[in-house]
Amino acid sequence: MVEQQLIRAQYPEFEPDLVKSIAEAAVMKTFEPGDYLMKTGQHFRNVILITKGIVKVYREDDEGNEFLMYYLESGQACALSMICAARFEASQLMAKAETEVEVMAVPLAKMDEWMANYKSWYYFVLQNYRARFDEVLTTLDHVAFRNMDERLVFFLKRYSDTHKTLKIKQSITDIASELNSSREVISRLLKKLSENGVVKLNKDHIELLNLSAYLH
Amino acid sequence: MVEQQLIRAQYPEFEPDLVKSIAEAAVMKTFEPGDYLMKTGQHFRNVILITKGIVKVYREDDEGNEFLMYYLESGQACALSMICAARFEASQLMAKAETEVEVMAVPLAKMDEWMANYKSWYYFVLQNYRARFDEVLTTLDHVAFRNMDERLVFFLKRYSDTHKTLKIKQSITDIASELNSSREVISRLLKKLSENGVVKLNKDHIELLNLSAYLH
DNA sequence: CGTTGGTTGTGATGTTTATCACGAATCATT
DNA sequence: AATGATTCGTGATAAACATCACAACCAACG
Repeated sequence: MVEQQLIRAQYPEFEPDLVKSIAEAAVMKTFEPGDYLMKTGQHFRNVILITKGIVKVYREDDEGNEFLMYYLESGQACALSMICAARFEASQLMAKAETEVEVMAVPLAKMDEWMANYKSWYYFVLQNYRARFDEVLTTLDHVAFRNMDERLVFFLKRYSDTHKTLKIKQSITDIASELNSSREVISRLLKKLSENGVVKLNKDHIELLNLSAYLH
Repeated sequence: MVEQQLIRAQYPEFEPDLVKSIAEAAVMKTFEPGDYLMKTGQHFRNVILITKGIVKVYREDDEGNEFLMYYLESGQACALSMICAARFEASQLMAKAETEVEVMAVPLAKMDEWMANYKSWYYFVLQNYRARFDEVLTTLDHVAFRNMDERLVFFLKRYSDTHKTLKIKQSITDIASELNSSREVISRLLKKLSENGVVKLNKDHIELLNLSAYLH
């Protein structure tokens, strides 16, 4: 049982009856930074709607590198949870809380019911799905067509947009992992960016100064 | 107007009423090899259901390279056409007929109506979407984590499975383009594969001999 | 205070892939 | 048979990136 107020605030596009129905069916869950919302091979029993925080969705390779696919924020659903859920299939992705995260978990069965009965839910699901698809396509574009310097700038931009800050507080090692590169390479590229006045390197964070000039 | 027989043959999972409804609403279209079913930036007015042939879905870069995302065959829908259609958004992908292709085109409005009324359609759409998402993820995995030799073998396998043949009739130049590589590299890699007895190189096609050993 | 663990910078070197340059082979057209 | 267009193979070279090796730095902790 969830406060309707909360749902309306995060999901203003939902129609009143749907909000009521969600409020009745959903259960709140919270995650601490570093907690997993989902792991590769895991099956879903719920649709996950994020109400607070940032979730990192990524792919893990053999050596434990966390290749970033996209971030999720409040007002979004875990598209994979919707799709996998619908067909009882296992996920191929990992999702981890970046910050403290709050979600509403809705039993699978509701998903199908609402799709038939609430236009706003139907559009929400499709729109979310498409948005995620686009993000994966963008990621793919970068891996396929761009060099590491451009990908790094894009990563910084995406991080900044999602986390709503100009201070990147991830270690260079982590950034390298998310780009499936190596610490040394990212270190050198950041040095170049800082020489060009695009970023400022501090000991515990990276400050973004003038990214936009570097996005084509 | 389309023969119900045809729909049942290609889409056996659809319930009878849905088949009837599709038969009434759909219009058949045919495409010759090389024709475009959709281009980047284009908007949809129809949902596309493939009834014959093979469609190549790819991304194009600045220099005209056709980076392969996946193939579509009969019994499948253009997932993008469904998603984009639903939200009137533009596609970021290109789709081109590889062989002679026949499709049923259904007006957008039907998509929403059927989603609410036919479970089999609902599951078809979600299942299709998920399958496409998975394929993009697989493609992404390969670009991110694998070297060109593995990617080449994977390409050959996918081509072989989709086209249901062991004879690859694409030029090396084209294969290189689909992998976003260069002709010279693919030529050398194929030579290696042929030395290892994995493929046999003929003048107008490549014959697959023993691919499975090369897929991890 | 010294030790330990985590992070970072940087030079040297190796691997993978792209690019350039060139010649040979194939094929359709004239 | 001559022409040009396309494809293909291959050596030489260059670029991007990964990996290795090592030193410096800093925070935490006994």
